[in-house]
Amino acid sequence: MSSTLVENIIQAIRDEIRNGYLVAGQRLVVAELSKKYDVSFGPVREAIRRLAGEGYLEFVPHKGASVKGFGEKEVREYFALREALEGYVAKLAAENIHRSDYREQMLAMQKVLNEQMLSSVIETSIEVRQQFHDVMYVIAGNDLVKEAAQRYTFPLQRSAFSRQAGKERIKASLHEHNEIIDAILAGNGVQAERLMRSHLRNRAQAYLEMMDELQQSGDNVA
Amino acid sequence: MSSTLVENIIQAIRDEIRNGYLVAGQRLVVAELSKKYDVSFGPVREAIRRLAGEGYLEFVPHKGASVKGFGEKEVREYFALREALEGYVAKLAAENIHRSDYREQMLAMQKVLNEQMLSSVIETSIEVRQQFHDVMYVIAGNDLVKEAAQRYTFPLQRSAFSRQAGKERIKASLHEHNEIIDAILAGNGVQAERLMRSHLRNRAQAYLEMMDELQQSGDNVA
DNA sequence: AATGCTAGATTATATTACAATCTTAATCAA
DNA sequence: TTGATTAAGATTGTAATATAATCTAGCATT
Repeated sequence: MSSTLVENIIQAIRDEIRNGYLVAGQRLVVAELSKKYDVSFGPVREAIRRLAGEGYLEFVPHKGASVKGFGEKEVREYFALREALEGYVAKLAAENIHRSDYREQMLAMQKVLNEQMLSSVIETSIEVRQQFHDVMYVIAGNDLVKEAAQRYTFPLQRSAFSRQAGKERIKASLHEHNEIIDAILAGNGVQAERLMRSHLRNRAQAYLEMMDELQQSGDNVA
Repeated sequence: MSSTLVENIIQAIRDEIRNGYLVAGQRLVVAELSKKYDVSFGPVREAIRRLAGEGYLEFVPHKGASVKGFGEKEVREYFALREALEGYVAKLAAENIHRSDYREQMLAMQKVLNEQMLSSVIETSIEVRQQFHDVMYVIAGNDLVKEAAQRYTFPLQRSAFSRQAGKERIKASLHEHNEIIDAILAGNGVQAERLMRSHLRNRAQAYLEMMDELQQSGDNVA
């Protein structure tokens, strides 16, 4: 519990979006949210403005707010942006790997990745990948880049797609992760960046293929 | 004029921040803004929430909003992030330079840059640099990267510092711009990215030096 | 002198009631 | 079928009011 209603509502809506309970394109009606959270309009309107500012919601004057949706174009752009950000993070991580106990952290992370990523529980697989990225952010040592990377990563992790990856795709992804980690451990920033970018291009390809498959099977995901 | 009061107030405050009329650390009191813009509390609070979400304002529950300030650590991180983003944009631009009439646009931009950037009117110099980046974003053809780059660029353009650059620094900057443009025109993405990163590292250095100078001359910029 | 405390002023937070405006979709007429 | 009208739903904005958190100044204690 935060100290104000607005903060609570911001957190609640943000969580619902990140966890996929609010689908892309879904409209957020002030009156409904007001009833749902049992508060007056003011706090709800403020929360919506905040989340629109953060980029979670689309806001059109006189029409209202809706969860930002994205089609093929947006997915391509999200992955391209992640190439820029996470590629750079990998580079920074490689350059910092000799400091502190970063090498030990990364080795431990690699161990966990190889043990858990092929888990049959999809949530575990997603979770462990997230942990890997978090470790990288820490080693890179740039809070702002971390914030930016997270801001532009969420919409892809969520959504049905992330849970659809087949065994072979995850296996390929794991192999790519190991390559990246090796480059970071070797302190080879240029290679780490190249591999991370390549990895994300491959994942983008896989993601788009999954979109197509689901699209054709009649699912409507705005 | 936008279509709603809130949009107007958002724009007004954002402009005041970008133009340096609101200093870092300055508090934004709802009642005062309400009187200043002659509106009730609601729209003001919404505008503040929005700008906090965009990162222009710092917001602490029960205490209120203030213009986000940043010290050396933040400046380093902002420039590092821009290295990642704008370096990537430069790479994309180089890869796309042969499409459409991008080559002509870039050449025109280069002409304007060389004619105007050394203008004695500082605003012109800043403006023309902004235009260059905008052209790059267009050629790169990724709206999301553009959005991200702009989101994390504003706090540096604004502020007194940008207006303090000496003639030699601007001259150096111009030279770097020309190098980058040449690489883009040559379709050499790898080099364009390297040069852009190098450019931003140099600008970061200059910016930090300016901060020191102003700091010692007694100015307090939170 | 430094610290701690209290009272009052300021500011933020939130509700309620009301009115105006805009959008959208349904309805009705040409 | 098209186009105008209308009605409902939603957003936008004001104003008055009340409560809660925070800050500040002044006073007292150590």
